[in-house]
Amino acid sequence: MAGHTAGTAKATAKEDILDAAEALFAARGFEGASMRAIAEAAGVAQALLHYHYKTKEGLFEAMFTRRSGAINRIRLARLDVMLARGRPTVEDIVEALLRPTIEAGHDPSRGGSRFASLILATSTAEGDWQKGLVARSYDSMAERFIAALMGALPGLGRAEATWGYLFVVGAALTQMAPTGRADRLSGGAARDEDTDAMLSRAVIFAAAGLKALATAPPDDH
Amino acid sequence: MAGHTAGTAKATAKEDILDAAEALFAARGFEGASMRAIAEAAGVAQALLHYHYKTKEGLFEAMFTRRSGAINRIRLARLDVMLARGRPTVEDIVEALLRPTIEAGHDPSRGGSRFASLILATSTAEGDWQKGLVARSYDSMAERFIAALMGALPGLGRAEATWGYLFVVGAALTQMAPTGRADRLSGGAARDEDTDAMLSRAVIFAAAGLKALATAPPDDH
DNA sequence: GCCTTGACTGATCGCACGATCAGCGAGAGG
DNA sequence: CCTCTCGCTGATCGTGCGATCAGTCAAGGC
Repeated sequence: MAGHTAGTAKATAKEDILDAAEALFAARGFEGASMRAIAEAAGVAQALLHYHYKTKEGLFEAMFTRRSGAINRIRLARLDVMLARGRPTVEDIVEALLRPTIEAGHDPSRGGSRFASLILATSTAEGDWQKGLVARSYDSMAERFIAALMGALPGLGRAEATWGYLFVVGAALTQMAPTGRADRLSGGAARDEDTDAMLSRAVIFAAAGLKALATAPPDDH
Repeated sequence: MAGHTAGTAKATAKEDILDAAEALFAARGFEGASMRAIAEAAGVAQALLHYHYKTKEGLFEAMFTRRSGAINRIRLARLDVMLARGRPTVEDIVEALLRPTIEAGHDPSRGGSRFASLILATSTAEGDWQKGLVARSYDSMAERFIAALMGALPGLGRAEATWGYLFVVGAALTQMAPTGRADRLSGGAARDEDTDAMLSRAVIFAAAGLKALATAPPDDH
């Protein structure tokens, strides 16, 4: 194991690169963030990025899965605990889905709110490798939450549960992404808040929407 | 007026460029779409893009405001009609907000669903000119709809109305953006549908969420 | 018939990009 | 003391980028 200092959780250059990549990819997009700029932000030579991650796509993928993996593990652990205890409510399920993301969004050491922008940009990119990355990172987790929603709301069919899940995620990402629009549109009444305020508002909105989808499904034409 | 053929609404090269730019900016992002690729897709020389729109940013802005302006005019016209007739319901307001976008999303001649990806990408871009473009294009319309929501839901404060508006827009954009995730996650149960099915589902979800925000606001700490 | 106007083009500029490679230097193993 | 490993670097490659510019060509006014 590489020596260079002591043992526990020292920030290595490899992690510094991922941090810098996260900030720049989120701010400027995949093509807009250059390997040169990431290297400079991380304080290393550009060639080191290629040494550790081979290509720009490799760096992006490593940066992406680091966060998504950590958050999804927490999400699924929370869901499993609730399912083991009994039948969770919609509110419980939505909170298990959103709390880990929103908490991470308020913790600069875990990427802050930048990651929300990144997911939005990545999942809407053209059909190439970025969509595959989103699918690989999120689909299995999403399927479990969709199933849990159907279990909590008997009237909710598969299609409505899927759309509902995507609605909830979209609304939450919109809330988290640091666009500054809420502050501006509300004349300062909707400033950045603590985790609990954002979470409870998102849960209230999402749970009510999901219940409505379950009791009054749209005309299935 | 430039001659070259007859009078009414002939598709000129200038419009062809905007169409090609829209498709490529949505698919690959601002930096990912090159002027060369846009020119080739439009079937014109690259220099013509600079002749008509000066810079790449100029082209992007022209392409963006063409769609957003058209859609927002329809939105506000619908809202005005409803407000003149009496006090619209939340469902009415949400429908006035979402129907023009969703209808345009199903009409390839008006940009199809690509524009949804574009808004998501643009509004989450870093603090430069792209955010200003979103603000200039959407804020005044958004303020009027937020005010209308507060009028329809007496318990809804300014901050909650603003967040609620952003939730609704985020959920709708998530539904419209052609990511293919709904189809995949639902095992094919949530395929692309007609305008009315998508709209009624979004309205049901959004209206219920907004009502819940009005009656049970999050702890304001 | 000529000249102006304006949409449009091909060639080319300098620049920044992603990627590669030979080499450096400190620490571990013998 | 030698040597091998490996994280790391500076220099450099070829490519594709946005932008520019002199020129072409048809239509319209005089």
